[in-house]
Amino acid sequence: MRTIGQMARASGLSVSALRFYDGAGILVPAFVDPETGYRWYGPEQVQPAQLVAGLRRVGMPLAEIALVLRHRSDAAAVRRLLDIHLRRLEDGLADARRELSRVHALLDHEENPMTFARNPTRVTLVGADLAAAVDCVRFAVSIDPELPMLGGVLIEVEDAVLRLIATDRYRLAVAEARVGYVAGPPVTAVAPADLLDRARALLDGDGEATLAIDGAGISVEAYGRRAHGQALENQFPDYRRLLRTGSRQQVTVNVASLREALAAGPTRSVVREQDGVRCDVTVLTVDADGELTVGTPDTRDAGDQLRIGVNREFFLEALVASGHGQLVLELDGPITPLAVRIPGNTQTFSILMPTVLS
Amino acid sequence: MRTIGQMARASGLSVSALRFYDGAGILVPAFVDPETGYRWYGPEQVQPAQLVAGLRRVGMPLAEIALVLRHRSDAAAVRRLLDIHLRRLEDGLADARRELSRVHALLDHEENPMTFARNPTRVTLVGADLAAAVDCVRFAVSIDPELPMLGGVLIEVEDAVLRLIATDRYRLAVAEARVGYVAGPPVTAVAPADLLDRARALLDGDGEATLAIDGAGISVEAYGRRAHGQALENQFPDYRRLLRTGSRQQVTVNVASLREALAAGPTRSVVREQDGVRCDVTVLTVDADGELTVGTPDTRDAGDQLRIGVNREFFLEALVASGHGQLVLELDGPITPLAVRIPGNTQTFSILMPTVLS
DNA sequence: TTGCTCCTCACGTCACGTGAGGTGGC
DNA sequence: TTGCTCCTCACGTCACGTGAGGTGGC
Repeated sequence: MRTIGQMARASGLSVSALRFYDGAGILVPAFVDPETGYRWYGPEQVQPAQLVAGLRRVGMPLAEIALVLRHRSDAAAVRRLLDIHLRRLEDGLADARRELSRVHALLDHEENPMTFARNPTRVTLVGADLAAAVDCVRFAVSIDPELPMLGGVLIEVEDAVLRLIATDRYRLAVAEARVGYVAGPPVTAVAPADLLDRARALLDGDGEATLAIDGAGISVEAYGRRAHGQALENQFPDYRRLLRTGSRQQVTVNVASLREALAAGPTRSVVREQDGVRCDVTVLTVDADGELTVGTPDTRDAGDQLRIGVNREFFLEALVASGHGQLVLELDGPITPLAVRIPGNTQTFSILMPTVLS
Repeated sequence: MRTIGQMARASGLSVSALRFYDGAGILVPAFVDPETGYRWYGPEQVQPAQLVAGLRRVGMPLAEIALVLRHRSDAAAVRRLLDIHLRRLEDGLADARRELSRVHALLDHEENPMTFARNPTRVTLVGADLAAAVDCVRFAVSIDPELPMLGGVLIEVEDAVLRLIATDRYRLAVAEARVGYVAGPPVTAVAPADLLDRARALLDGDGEATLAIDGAGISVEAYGRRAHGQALENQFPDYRRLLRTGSRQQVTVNVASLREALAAGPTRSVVREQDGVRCDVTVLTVDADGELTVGTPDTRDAGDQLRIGVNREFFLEALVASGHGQLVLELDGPITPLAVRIPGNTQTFSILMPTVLS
């Protein structure tokens, strides 16, 4: 048996951390002397302690470390948890690079506003690609007059990528378009819905389109015609934080048959908590085999089932925007966002906040 | 003028964050109504607020954000602060990959201790390279009997790199050796000083050496002879956290003349706080032009000067271990570790805790 | 006996978020 | 007048670190 100090030296954890982990139930000593309160650790506790030390060093939250310890015998489960955390770190670094280049642009702008205004960022791409991206996100634009900045689509230009993002707080859609050519620094701007619609009307045709952003103004030019407008001033919410969920349950579905099932299936009428609006909710059930059922199945046995409520109209709109053929749904829990993805296209998708079922 | 809510929407910061930044002096409103306490922000405060939002999203501490805001007009200074932070994030990810592969090894070990024990990690490299790496760190091994785990050298094997680390809490030395071939998973182990010395004695010659580590045992084989011993059981301290300092003041020096100056120069006798040991301290002075002087210079004008006290013996040992020719010293402040680097070799260096001058 | 190790409990840190309870302006 | 926005102040969160004040074991 080891004292707390010996354990600290063996594991690389501090004495105060070990005491804290005892209190938190993460690493409870094998024996605590009832007289003196001295903590005594067994030799088999050294490895778990080293494990905790290593995971804390890489910033894994204690709640997840507790999961790792609990499922230590299940190598696949542990590997999944570690991979999710590593992905989180990788995404964090990618986000940071993006943010920092944005900060550089902000400072450059401040330093030299004139030069900047005369040099908008200009993106050239196939008109149909831009049209497709718009169609993938347009449905998720908010019409709530109290949230004006959500009444637009966030446009992100970086390196050789154009990304459109829309959300109304109940759902979020992201689309990436391949671009031919980018001139100018990476920028972000929020295009109001009406500008987007005017731009979209230009894009039915064959050929190239050009998107230009200079901070205050956004313009789209295609086939000789041009739509122009002012960007919305307010900051778009930080959508990336919403996308940090490693998914366990993935279900592949056929869009046409799912749409049919949704239209025919039962719904519940639920009053939305946030704003009191009444909406029709479809209950999706995934059984232990990963089989998806629309509407509550007959069997009342809810043992291994996962049941998720979604706004039917919103779900249908997400399906329509995702095209035809096959789709992948990611369902992780009754309060985890449901993701609708096109197989093989990781950059264009939408997510939907589920409705909590009473 | 904008209210706090409008400012929040314009900047992407939350209302509570804005209130907190007011209290912390990071973003103080242009005007506060003395009657109502209402905060009013001017239009010129939107950009700084967006800047703060972006930097917080990437995890920059508020203290550094305050620096960025203060030196906003100095583009080079800002760029340096942002680069330091990005490097910190990149290093964090690299560390995390290392840690996680170590965690995987730990779990594999636990799952299958037999297979593991029969498959040590084996590194093959040029004997002289291993000898050089040992010579670069040997001086920094602790002889304090109260800190047994510092009486050894941390060996890290990963991918195609062998790294040796030694520290006695007053200084730290890191050396990397090129390796020819690695078999087995990445490992770390602490080799006691006597094993290291026995191994070093084998390495004077021409040819290949092999280092084998199996968790408990460490052996070095070279030119038909072999040194073997047990690894120290306790965890080596997390040395990487000490290395996260972006340096401003870099001074290139000639080793021979610096050694001469040190030997001849004045010292002060200082009693070390930590253990009460008396030692000779040399005062290094760097003036505004980056000129290094050993001992206190005549001019009493300490305006732009940086003065750092170092243990002379320790500094000499670090210089000897770094070879001949040119060296780069990194001096950042009277309480920031002083780094001794070989130009062009970023992976082998030592750092020295300065002595606080009264 | 000295000096180290251990104990509990309270409070501090960092960057906010979350109410409670109350006021101000359209 | 209603409903939103703003205010302060206190407390919570996360994962510990840091004393204060006191005990235990070689």
